[in-house]
Amino acid sequence: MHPRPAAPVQYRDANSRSSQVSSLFFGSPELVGTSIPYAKGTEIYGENEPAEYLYKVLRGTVCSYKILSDGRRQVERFYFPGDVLGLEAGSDHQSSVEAVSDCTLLIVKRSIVLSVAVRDPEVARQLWSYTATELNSARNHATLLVKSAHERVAHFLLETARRLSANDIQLPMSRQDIADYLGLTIETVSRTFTQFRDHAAIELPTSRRVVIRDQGALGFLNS
Amino acid sequence: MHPRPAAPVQYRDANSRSSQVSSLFFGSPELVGTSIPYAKGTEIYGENEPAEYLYKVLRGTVCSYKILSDGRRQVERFYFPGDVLGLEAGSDHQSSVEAVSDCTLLIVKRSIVLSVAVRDPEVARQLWSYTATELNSARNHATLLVKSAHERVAHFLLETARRLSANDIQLPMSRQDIADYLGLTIETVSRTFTQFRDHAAIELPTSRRVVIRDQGALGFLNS
DNA sequence: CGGCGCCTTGAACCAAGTCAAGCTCTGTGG
DNA sequence: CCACAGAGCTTGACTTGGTTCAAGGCGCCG
Repeated sequence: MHPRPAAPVQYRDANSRSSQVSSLFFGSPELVGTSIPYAKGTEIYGENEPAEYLYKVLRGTVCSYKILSDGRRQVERFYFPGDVLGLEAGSDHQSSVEAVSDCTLLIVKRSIVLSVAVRDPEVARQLWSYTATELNSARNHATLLVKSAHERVAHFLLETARRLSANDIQLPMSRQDIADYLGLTIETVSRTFTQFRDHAAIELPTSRRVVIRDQGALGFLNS
Repeated sequence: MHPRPAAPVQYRDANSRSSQVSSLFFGSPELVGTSIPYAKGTEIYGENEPAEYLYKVLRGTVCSYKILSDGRRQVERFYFPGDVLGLEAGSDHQSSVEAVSDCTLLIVKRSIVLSVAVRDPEVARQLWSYTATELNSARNHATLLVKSAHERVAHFLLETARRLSANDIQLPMSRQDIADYLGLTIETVSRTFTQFRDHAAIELPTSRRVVIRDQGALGFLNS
């Protein structure tokens, strides 16, 4: 794990696997999954572990990350309900994934999806399509990391608001998670939030709740 | 194009399309390509243009990039001989691509590859596999962009040496290209090269030629 | 009420950017 | 063969945005 304060309660109750079932890939009723709850802070899988399952977020938020050689944590992506993760073309996971909040994931065996993909071109196309979505996301993320702190934080807020379809966001992640995602320190993230609030671009009713007041100002502050 | 000095000679001689032919995807002799030469500095395709072809580098170097809102250019990746590019899952290109040096590319119609993929699972798997390679590359690139200038330049040198399978590298790209790839300025790239030379980690016989002397020092200077 | 995460704020510092010369190749024309 | 011009690269001096280090505040839960 990362070099931070002690991890919170970690459990993964195998008995709580419900029999809830849902199709992960459209048009392929044979591909069903099992939904599993994870507590906030739980590691869902680790870098270099064999990629046994694909996951779909049903409830809550998870993030994928890598630990850098200097011990810092680089968050690659936050996954919200509806997002698919764990989709590696190689046999091992390239990143670690953990639950940012309490969440429920739908899992399906990777080996089954792969064998279905051999005879069903539509499933094969979706594997490709999900990977391409991740690729676009990774490239946009890289693009973010060369911009100023203001731009990074503004982009993060607008992007998160868009993905959660709300102007009034309840942030599931900590300042540290945001800082690790944006390649900044928590102090810089915090100061930038404060500046946006002081310029009336956002409201901060609590530290985890953000109301986007002036979308244009956030776009404009990107200077 | 990007806000830089005038572009050099740009041509794309349609008549020079040779009849040379080669299989792009193994095991699918129906997928053959045409090789086309591009002069240094030529744009091969632009962001948001329809993705009509897939490309494989036969000779020379190309790079993909995006132009940021502030006018800066962010280079996403350098492609060397053997690399495949232009592989978008959507119908439009997500980045621009230009010839870093004079080069020859093998092109094949995207629509043909896609239709073959529907009936040939192996071709479908390769589409996915190439995209996954790009994804890993993009994530590693993002990881680079949060490190120090020393680390970025050292990583660039080691990575380039590895990909070109040589400790004595003839750099096809300018300092500006490297700076845009690493999210630094040309001055910082230049100074860092000089520091590596002064610490005997590399030799710089000419500005475009780098000999890796002390691979460990480059890894270690990452501090 | 008290303790502990988490977040914010302040002050000092530093790595990388900016601005401004100057150098080094390379090609061209007198 | 040399002079010159221009592009690309290097170097120096100064500035600055973001980090670091160090307190202090807030809110939640026992």
